Amino acid sequence: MRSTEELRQNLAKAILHVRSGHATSRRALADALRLSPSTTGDYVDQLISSRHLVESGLEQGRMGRPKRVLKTVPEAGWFAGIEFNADRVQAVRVDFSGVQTQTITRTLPDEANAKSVMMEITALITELKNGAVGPLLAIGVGAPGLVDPDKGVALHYSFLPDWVDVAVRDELTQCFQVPVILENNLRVIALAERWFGGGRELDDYVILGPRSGFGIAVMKHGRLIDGQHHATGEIGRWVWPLTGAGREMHDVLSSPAVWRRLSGAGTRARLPTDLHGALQSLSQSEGDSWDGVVDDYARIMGLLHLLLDSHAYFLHGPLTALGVRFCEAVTRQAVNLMPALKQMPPNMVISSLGDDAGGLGAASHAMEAWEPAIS
Amino acid sequence: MRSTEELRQNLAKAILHVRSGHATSRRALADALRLSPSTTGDYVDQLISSRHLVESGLEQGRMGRPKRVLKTVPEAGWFAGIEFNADRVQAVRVDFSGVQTQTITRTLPDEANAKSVMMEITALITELKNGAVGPLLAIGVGAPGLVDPDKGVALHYSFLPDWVDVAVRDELTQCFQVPVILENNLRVIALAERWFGGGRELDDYVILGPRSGFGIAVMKHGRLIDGQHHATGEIGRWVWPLTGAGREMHDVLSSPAVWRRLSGAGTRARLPTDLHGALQSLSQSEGDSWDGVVDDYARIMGLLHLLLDSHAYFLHGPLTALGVRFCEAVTRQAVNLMPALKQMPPNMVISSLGDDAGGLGAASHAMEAWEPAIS
DNA sequence: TTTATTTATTCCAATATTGCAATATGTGAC
DNA sequence: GTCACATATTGCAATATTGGAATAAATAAA
Repeated sequence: MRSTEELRQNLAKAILHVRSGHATSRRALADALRLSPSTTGDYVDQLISSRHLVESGLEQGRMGRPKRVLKTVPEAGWFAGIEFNADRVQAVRVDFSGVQTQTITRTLPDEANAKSVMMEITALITELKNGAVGPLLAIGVGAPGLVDPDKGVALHYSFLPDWVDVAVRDELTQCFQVPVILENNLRVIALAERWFGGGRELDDYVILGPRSGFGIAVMKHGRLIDGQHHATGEIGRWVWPLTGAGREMHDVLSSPAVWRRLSGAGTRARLPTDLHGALQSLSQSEGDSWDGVVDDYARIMGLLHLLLDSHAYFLHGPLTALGVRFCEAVTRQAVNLMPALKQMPPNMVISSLGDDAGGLGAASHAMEAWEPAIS
Repeated sequence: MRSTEELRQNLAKAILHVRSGHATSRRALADALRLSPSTTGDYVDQLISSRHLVESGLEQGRMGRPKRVLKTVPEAGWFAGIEFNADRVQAVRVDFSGVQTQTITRTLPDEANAKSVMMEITALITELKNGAVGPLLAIGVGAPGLVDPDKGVALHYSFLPDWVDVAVRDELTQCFQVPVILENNLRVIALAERWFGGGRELDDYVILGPRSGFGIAVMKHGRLIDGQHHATGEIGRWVWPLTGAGREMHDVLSSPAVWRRLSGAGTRARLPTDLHGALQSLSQSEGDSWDGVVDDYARIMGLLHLLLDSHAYFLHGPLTALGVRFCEAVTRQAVNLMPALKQMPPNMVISSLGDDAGGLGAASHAMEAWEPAIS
């Protein structure tokens, strides 16, 4: 017998390919899994008899015998995706065929701490069970700050006082008896982009996350780039501008900072509750502050693109309110500043995922991590 | 039958593990290849009977039956590694057990062009055959400038006039009838670091290559980061400093530029032929120009480390002459400039590979690409 | 209509791989 | 020395996977 571990992995991969629509016939699956058609046919039969897949009719190609199209069974179960920050917790339910079937967002009180956040998370997962079809299969969590995915521990997050070394995975596994997978929230958004956004066919792109802070996530060869201290993409801690003893980029280019610069509000001004909306009304801005923000972002795009040479750079968070106009201005200015980019202008786009990106990403992560039981 | 392609890959991996010394018994190989001990034993027996491996005695662990230690047979063949730039061509021979057995370096005339470089390369490979034991197995080439590894075509290199779309792989395959593998020269150096340098056990590090230009190569998860235009790591084309309309980093931080800054020579001054030696005599410099260079490099290290969070940053090229003192100064200043680095100071080290890095890297690439014939 | 061609799937004998038990060869305790 | 234990390797029946031929089901051409 081939190792059962590998068998499970192959079955899981087959399901992922069918769910994504990338390979929906036995033959296409064989190519995608790099296995023989015979074996793949066998696998598919297993997955059909275990009610994970069904045949949903025929699809005629240009010629030859038509494919017997495979689909994932929505009723086979569902995945929970949790994402949170200091302000709110978001929970989404995604059914087995990869369709988002529910979303709950709950605002956190000002005095939230690690314990209350964890309680809110378990409460939301329990709520998701209402109206769900089939069993809960896996839970994905996107946590802010530093995260150790291997150990399933959230290490640190500045905006929640006692959020230090929280054993998220173990707590939730204990509670729900299903696999739990933990990652940094920006990094799960990268997965969301692949499953639900414009990154579907891509395996090489970057997520730009100017939110309370400023981080990025880098997808290369279909895999998230990782680092020694689980701190890749922490570019918010670059000093900016890169001369003298500047401030950290966080303080100049995060969403709140950009809103202050564009609106002319002082450092002590209270932030609008709806930052996205507030920025939208500023998206037609002109003048020095607009040009200044564009210039800063252009430099960052130039640095990133000459280093990473990625296919796409997805803008996430409140700044998406600035629209395509902003992306175009940034790209134009980047090429201006760094002539080498003329041959390869960066492809900066507004993410289409909106506010659910985090929860969807966490659910995506759960979908990618889950494996079927062996019969 | 399992696909013969996969069999070959496994045999090749087994040889790589034995050669690197990372797994030198049947059992350790089984773990490394994620195959059962039975299968692995079978593979090893095949490789022994095909004279690629031998048993070289026993090694007692803390307890239990001792390992039957495996070694690669040096006489089983050899690999050619070629690296070049506008000034010189370097060729090294590495025997089957991974030992460097010959090195030839030849200076190119000023009027060198694509054709003469290719002729020099074939001449050097032919020369390497003198005194070689066993057959030539594969050729690795590290070419400067833009390279398309998949097609085996060198796309562009500024310092050789007609070096455009040169079909290096096809030409050499035709000539020598062995597999030829082409890559950017800085990127093969990354492989050299793994095989011959300090990166042996690492799969996450960065090569800093301030030479005629300034590029870097990024190893993540044991694999070289790639990009859309084969232009990852082209940070020499960043504008520098990052304010106003600066020059490109090439012009400020390449080896010649640093020599000019430290020595006080003007832009029109003729470069010393031995840049490494010339820099060595400047390695005790102090004062503004030294601090300025250190400051610039510190900013780059800060940017890179907060983005990539790599285990190590290997300095290559003539600037290695500045010694550990330079690395320490840069690291110190980087932490100064970007306080976030205090928790995770970058590990910047001088590569121990010296001038042969390119050739060794190309040979490493050949070693990694070669697969044994199936019996 | 018939035949050739293309593509998808399935059947089956051949074989590669595994799991497990057996064997080999050492250390450490008593 | 003998026994318990630890680790490495091998033998073999059980089985997972493959390659290739056969079958299925469509289009295109004659």
